[in-house]
Amino acid sequence: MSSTNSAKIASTRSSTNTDAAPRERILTSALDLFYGHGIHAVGVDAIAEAAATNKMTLYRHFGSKDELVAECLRRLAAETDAAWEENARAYAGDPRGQLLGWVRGLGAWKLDLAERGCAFLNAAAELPDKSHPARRVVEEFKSRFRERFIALCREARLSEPELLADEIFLLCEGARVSMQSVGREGPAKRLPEMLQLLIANHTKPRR
Amino acid sequence: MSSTNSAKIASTRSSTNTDAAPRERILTSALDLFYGHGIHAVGVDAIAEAAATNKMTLYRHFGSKDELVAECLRRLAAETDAAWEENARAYAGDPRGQLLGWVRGLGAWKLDLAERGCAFLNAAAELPDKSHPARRVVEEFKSRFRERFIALCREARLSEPELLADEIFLLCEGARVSMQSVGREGPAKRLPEMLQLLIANHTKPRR
DNA sequence: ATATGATGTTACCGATCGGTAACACCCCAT
DNA sequence: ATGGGGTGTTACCGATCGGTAACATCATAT
Repeated sequence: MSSTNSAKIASTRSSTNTDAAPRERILTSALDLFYGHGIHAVGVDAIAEAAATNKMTLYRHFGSKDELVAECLRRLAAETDAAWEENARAYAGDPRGQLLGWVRGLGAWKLDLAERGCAFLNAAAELPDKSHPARRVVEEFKSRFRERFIALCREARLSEPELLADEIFLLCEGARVSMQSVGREGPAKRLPEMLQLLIANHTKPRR
Repeated sequence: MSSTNSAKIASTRSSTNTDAAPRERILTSALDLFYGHGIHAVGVDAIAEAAATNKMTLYRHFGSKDELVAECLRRLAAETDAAWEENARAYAGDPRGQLLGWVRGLGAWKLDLAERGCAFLNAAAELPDKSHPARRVVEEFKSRFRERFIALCREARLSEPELLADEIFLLCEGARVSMQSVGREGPAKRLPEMLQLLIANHTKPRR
């Protein structure tokens, strides 16, 4: 296949931080390579090389490639969760502010850098096996993501909070995946605008 | 990897229509298997077996696996385009009717059967190589999809037609991919409701 | 009947990939 | 100094997979 014969796999990151522990370097390198080239297209040797280490140390830290994939997604999920909590602290006690804060700063979160769409959904697309450890991570992360919107919409006393939250959720999901099909200049560009209008429309008691 | 060691690959379709020409059987079987198990996870041997034929005939009809993938997506795109055109005929001269008709009949189009999300986006996730023949198919199909919404929203004289069309587009995309992360009972269930409300809100001159 | 094209069968090749074994090394704590 | 744990190196195995060659078979049209 072309994906196999094609050009050498290269990392996006300029240089590998050789100060960090091997496990850390492996995680960041793997996350980077998996996202950029897909999971199946990246071999463990390529990951080890990108992490400036070798295959054995990789297998000592992560029992298998599957586990490495899952651990990568756990890491990414933790980072995103941390961003949520930071946003929650910034607008403590103000659910509507949290919602709008997310829209401003994170609704289009690194959307410019998301040329390859959503790492979680890409992983789910590549790993149809429901028993794969990474699937649980994806499902749990996305569920948390959705529940956060629902909770905020309720606390902000917006009308039809569940429906609104799910609209926001779907718009965000659609925006991320649309990067890969219709590109950066496509519909995703106006995502913040959409979300703000949507929230405004649910602010008045009657829609 | 687990995906390699896991259970044998099986087709969803109950039986292969042995009356159809081999090329046809290969296409439908491949489409089925690719969607259900992912492209990388399905070998050409498995496709040939599912199509009740052999690898050689497969390679005589399709030069490579990559070309087969592209042809599968072209077929799927053609089927969806045909559904669009049928919907357009059903509501000829009535753009708003077309829009609502799509929402009713197709906005949630086979969404119940889309447990594995969107075949086009899954393919894009698995084939990061921009030069892969399947990528063009995905991009062109999704662009057509989007443009259709834009054209209909304009013709229906809805307010802010481009923004509305992109909202509809993103909601549809999000709904499809959300099947794989938060499931059938998730936000996608209320997609028709969302779309109808959205269109209604863009019907009055001022939003 | 026979030629022709499409299809089926078998066997094989080369490459890649996930994973493991065995051993050498190096840093650091006691 | 002397362990010992984490790390690097090399070599290897078994399996899978995409793709091809050579030949047999079958249906159909003339």
